[in-house]
Amino acid sequence: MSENNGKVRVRFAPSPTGYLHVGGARTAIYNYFFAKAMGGTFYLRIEDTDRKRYNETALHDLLRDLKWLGLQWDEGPGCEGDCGPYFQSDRLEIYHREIKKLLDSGDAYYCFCTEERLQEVRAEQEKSHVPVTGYDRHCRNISREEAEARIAAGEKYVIRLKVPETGVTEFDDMIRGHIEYQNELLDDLVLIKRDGYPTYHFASVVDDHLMGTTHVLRGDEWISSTPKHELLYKAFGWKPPVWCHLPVILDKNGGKLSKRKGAASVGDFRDLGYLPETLVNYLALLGWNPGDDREVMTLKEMIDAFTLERINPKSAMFDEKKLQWMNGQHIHMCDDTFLAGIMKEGLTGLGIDVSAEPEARIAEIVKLLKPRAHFVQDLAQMATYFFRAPTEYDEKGKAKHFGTGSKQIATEVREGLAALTDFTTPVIEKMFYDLAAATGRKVGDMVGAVRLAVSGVTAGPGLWELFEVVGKEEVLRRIDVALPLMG
RNA sequence: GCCCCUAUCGUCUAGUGGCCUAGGACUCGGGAUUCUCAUUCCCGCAACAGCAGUUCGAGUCUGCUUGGGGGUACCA
Repeated sequence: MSENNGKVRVRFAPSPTGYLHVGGARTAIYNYFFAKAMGGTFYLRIEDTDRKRYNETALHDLLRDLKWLGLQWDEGPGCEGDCGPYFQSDRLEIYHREIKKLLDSGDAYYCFCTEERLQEVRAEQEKSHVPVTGYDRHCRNISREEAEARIAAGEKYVIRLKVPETGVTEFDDMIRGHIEYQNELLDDLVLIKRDGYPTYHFASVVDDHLMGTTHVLRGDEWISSTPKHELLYKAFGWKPPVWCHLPVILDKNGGKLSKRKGAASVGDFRDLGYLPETLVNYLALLGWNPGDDREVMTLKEMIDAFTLERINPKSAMFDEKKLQWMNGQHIHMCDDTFLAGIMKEGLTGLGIDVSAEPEARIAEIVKLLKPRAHFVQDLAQMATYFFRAPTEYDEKGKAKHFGTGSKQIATEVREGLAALTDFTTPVIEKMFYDLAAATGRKVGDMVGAVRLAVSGVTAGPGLWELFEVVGKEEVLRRIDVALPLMG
């Protein structure tokens, strides 16, 4: 752990309880962008102080998804290079050391109230409709000596913060401005739980300070906890970080994003065929903009343009249509060799061995398919007929293109193609136009049947290019196979 | 209930008192290119939540109302 040396230091601090949803991902993205834009440090801290909800798989997936997005953190405990994150569960002694300071200064106290008593108090408050709810500070005035005696006698306890009963706690939020809370509305929050673990509030404040965090960019749901955190900083005599509460991301109906209603996690979108570049780009734009009309941007462009001031305070709805469009844009921007790799991998998955294929041919196919792909797996799916003759033909296509007269046309085309010695795009094209002129047909009427015969589908790249890549012998062979099906 | 946040086209947004008859993008509709499907390119539909106020002038400032979201845990 390095101390803050005046440079920006930010963190992403998830708890390993579930999948990394897009809202969390965006929080990580903004932290990462800000660190990079400011030449600062981005670190990862796992908030695993709730032992009941801890989930090993969630942790594993979280790290995997963060790396997939390209949000590599800069450092970790005791490592060089590929670091692990910080874990709060490794830092229990630190929290106990720090809580002692608060106990000694009188800013925190032992509380022996049972869950049952707390519930009764709460029920009583609800019944009497008092405006102020929360812990009734029952144990607040137990002396240190008495408390220690009771602990020595084996009584269970928690440690609470002694919140001022009057006055206001105020703070400034980078994107929301000045915010004030009446202290009387805050209750004496628990700092150390019965099981000895710190609560989120305590651990995050201690860690953010000790780890030199300069800016806290976190979800909106923390805003009402911030006065408590401010109070904690004040009790310690520490300087609070710059607060920056990010708006939430809602689903397309304005509700909460959830797996039940569709894709919600980073992993979901990866499986759907989205590029990490797309997701980062789209999520970044959901609540931030570069200040000009650019939308499809590279990581570097976004980092260069990133400022906290341009983050919106309003929560945004997730629009998968736009995500889809953006994925197409990013696929267009992708390097062909990179896409070739993805395509080959996909093809292998479909049971097609392409290891012996010449790179030039693969490259040609990528070039033809690239503008037609919206998802990464589209490439392999659309490429199958370049390697394997169709085993069946599109049903609607058959009705449309294999009808009466199609056999005659396909036969003429086949003869024209067979006569070609140079089987390349311009030559094939010329053949079609010459044949059209000679027979009085329209070129448009001559392509349907042979396209379906050769590819099995009705949509795809230009027919001349497609034929060239499939190759003369194979094109003729496939037409021969399909001829008996035509009318 | 109480507290806090929030409010421009269907969606993401630009807009920081006059440049706004409100701009861009996605979606949708139409068209061009074309051998299909895409891509690309044109054109079009579509918004300042409401009401008071401040001001010569308000999408921009203030208040209220309404809508949306969050918090009110020994969960984060």
